[in-house]
Amino acid sequence: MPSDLVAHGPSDSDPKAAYPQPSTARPAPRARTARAAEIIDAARTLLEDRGPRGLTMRKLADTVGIQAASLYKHLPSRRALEVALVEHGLDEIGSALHGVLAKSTADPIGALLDAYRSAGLANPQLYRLVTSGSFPRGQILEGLEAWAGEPFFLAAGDPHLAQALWSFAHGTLLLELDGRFLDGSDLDRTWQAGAEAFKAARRAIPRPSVR
Amino acid sequence: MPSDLVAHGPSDSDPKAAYPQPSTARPAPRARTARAAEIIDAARTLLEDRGPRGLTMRKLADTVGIQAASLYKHLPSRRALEVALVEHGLDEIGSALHGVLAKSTADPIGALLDAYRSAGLANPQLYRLVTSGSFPRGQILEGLEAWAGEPFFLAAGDPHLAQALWSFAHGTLLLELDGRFLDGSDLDRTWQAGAEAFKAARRAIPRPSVR
DNA sequence: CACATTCGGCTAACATTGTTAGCCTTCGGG
DNA sequence: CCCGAAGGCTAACAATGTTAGCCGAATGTG
Repeated sequence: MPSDLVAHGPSDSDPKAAYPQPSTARPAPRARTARAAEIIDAARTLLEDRGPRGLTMRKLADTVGIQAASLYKHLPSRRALEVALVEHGLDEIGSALHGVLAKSTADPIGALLDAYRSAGLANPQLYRLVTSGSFPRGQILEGLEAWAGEPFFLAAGDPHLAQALWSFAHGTLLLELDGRFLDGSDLDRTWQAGAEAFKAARRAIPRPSVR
Repeated sequence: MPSDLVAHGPSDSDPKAAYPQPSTARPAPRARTARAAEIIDAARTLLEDRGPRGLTMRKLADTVGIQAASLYKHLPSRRALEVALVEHGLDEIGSALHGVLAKSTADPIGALLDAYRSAGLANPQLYRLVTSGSFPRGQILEGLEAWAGEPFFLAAGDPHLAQALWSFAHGTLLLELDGRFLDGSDLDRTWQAGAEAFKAARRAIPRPSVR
C-alpha cells in the first residue's frame, strides 16, 4: 500500500478543517489495448500461481503464445508490468475496503481489518507486490493510493490512529502470509487483540464535531 | 523476524502455565573461519551501502579482492550468505530489545517500540532482509528467533497481544523504511498512537498472578 | 625428508534473467 | 496501389548465480 494510503485531513496545520474528508474519487483505470490487458492478466495469474520467481518475461511470453522480445511491443519494461499489477491490486483492495465500510456501521474497525485480511489472503503474491519495497510513486495512477487508503482514515477518525491501524493490518498480514507466526488458531486472536486495542483507542478520541 | 519471534507460553491448552516464560537463552553464534566472517562482514556493508541489488556475488568478491567463484570455497551459496546475514540481524535486534527491557521498567511497551524502530532505522536493508519473505526456517540457528522475539512477550504480558504488538511494530517500520507514509513529523505520532493503543490494551489484561 | 592432502585461489563455462536491434509479414487507409 | 504502422520473429548482449577443473602453497604424516 504505497505512500499516502492513509489519506488524512488537510494536514496538521489546520486541525479545525473538516474531518470526514470528502470522499476521494477512484481514478479511472488506465486505457489499454486488448492485447496488453491480456498480457497483464496472464502475468497476474502467473504471479499468483507460480510465485514471484515464476513471473519471468519468457514464461509470460510462453503462456501468451509469443516470444519474450515481442512483449516489449506492448509493455515498455518488466517494471511497467509490475506497475500495472500494482494498480490492479490497489483497485481491488480499495474496492473491498470501501465496500465494507459502506455497509457495516456497527464495528467499522473490525470490519475493515477483516476485509483487509481477506483481500490479502485471497491474493498473497499480489499483495506482496503491491506493498513490498519502495517503488516509484510517480508511476502509479494519480490518486489511486489515496483512494485505496481512505477507508482507514474513515474508520479511525484520526489521521495518526489511521496510519497506526494500517500499519498493524499491514504488519500482521505480511507476517501471516510469510508464515512467521506459529499455528493457525492463534492468528484470529492476534488480529482480534490488535482490533480491540485500536477500537479502544478510537473510543478515546474526541468525537469530531460534525458541524 | 521469522517464525515464533514472539515466543509465548506453553500454548493455549494450558492457560494456567507460568506466564513470564523462563528467559530464553541466546544461542551461541555459529563457528566460522576468519575468511568466512570477513566475507559476511563485507556482504553486510555492501548490502547496507548499495542496497539489495548491489549485493551480488561478483561485487562481493571484488570488495574482498577475490574471484566470484572463489567465494564458494567459503560459502555454499548466496542463500547461505543471506542466512548468515539474517542471523546477524536477529542477534542485533534481539540484543537491542533485551537490553532496553532490562533497564526501563516504567514503560516497557514504549521503550520496546522505540528500540525496535531504532534498530530497524539503523540498518534498513538488513532489517528488510531479516523480515522479508518466507525463508527456510530450518536453516536459522535453533532458538535464535524465539530469543529475539521474547521481549515482545515480556512487554505485552499476553501472547496474542504480543503478536499484535510485534505486527504493529513490523508494519510501521516497514512502511517507514519504504517511505509509504507522508512526511516525517507524522511518524513519531503514528508510532505514538499505536503505542498508546497497546499500552491501554495491556492495562486491560488481568495481571498474571506471579505465584 | 618425501609425499599426500587439503585449502584457497584461478579461468572457463553454462543457464537464466531483462532487454535491444533488426528483419519480415500483414493489413488498413491515403 | 502503396506506405506505414502493428506485431510478430531471431539473434544477441550483459549480468546474475553456480559448477567444473586446474594449480600452487601450506600442512601435516610416513
